[in-house]
Amino acid sequence: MANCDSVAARTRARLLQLERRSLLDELMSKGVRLTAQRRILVEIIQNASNHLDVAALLKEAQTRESSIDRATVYRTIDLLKRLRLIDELDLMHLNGEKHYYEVKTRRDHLHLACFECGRIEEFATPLFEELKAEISRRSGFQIQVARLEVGGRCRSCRTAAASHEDRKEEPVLRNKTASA
Amino acid sequence: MANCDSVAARTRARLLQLERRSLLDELMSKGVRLTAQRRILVEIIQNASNHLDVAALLKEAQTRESSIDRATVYRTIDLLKRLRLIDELDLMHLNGEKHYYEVKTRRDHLHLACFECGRIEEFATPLFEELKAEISRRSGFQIQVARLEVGGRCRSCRTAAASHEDRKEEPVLRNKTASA
DNA sequence: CTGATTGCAAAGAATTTGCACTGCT
DNA sequence: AGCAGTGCAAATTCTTTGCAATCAG
Repeated sequence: MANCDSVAARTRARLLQLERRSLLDELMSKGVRLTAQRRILVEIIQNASNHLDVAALLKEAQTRESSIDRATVYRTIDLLKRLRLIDELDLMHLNGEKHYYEVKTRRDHLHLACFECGRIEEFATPLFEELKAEISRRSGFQIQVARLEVGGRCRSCRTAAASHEDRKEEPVLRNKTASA
Repeated sequence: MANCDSVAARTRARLLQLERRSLLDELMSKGVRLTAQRRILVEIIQNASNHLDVAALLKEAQTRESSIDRATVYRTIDLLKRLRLIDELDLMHLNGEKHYYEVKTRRDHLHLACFECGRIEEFATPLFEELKAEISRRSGFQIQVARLEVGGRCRSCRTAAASHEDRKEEPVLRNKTASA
């Protein structure tokens, strides 16, 4: 499974031309202390095929080193965030308030979260880079992190809904308990 | 202060040409039950000059109706979110993990959060709309919510830093406790 | 009237922290 | 050796929920 994940991750990266760099190399070049725990966590994040939340990251890490603690995961994530090596996402809160993490890529990309099927699509376009450039130019803001998350209905859910189009307007009025 | 807020809010909306609509009217037109609590909360959100978090919203609401509860605030926010009348932001977690809310505008705008001074700038550009159009066109995704948040250094912090440019590379290595 | 909405209190989820101990360099 | 990093357990912060009472339509 680690292998599959790794392959999937590379495929994903290639398709999007995302040009990730090695987290470990980055850490070393910045003089960060490389503990066993950090190596493990960083390796998992680097090779993950999905966006990882803390629970998933912790669980996977514990299969390799059972003593690893939640706190270490949070602290490592915090370190990587501050070094701007990973991005933090919430994927439109499709599954609660937790956060997800992924290796930062040279060209930012964005995430499309389908409210119906829950799938996450990634999307990259030069327009995003242009937009960031315009922001900097017009507002004088120096961009360090840019996060664009989109929620809606993916193509397949849309066509699926169109086929039996007896659907009325979405019934969003009920309380959360009812909508769950 | 309610007056000032209202004026500020209108000014902000005008500057960005954001064309907000009345939340109350929207709710009525959708047949939503209008309780006293909802009127109050909706009015506060509508006229707020800043982005409100739940605590601020609750506190303000309680000045008008002291019995209003946290739970009602969360439930009302949830309702407004599902009706897509408000947007949820986290403003790059500059102040913890809480969320902020604002009335949804016809043309989406984005938020620039300065990591140094903590100020939030709003920014609107046709490029954002173009970007969304391109996403829909190329991926077939039907966009219902789009949230772009940017973190970095605002113009004034940048020029302030430039003036006494003895600064080294940002010292991001230390632990959270140290960075706070 | 009657079901949707509320307040209350308690639970739950996500994240952070203090402290003694461990392990890089 | 010395201090950054870790594990543990408790604390904090933010959000949700079950239930009896209340209110809008």
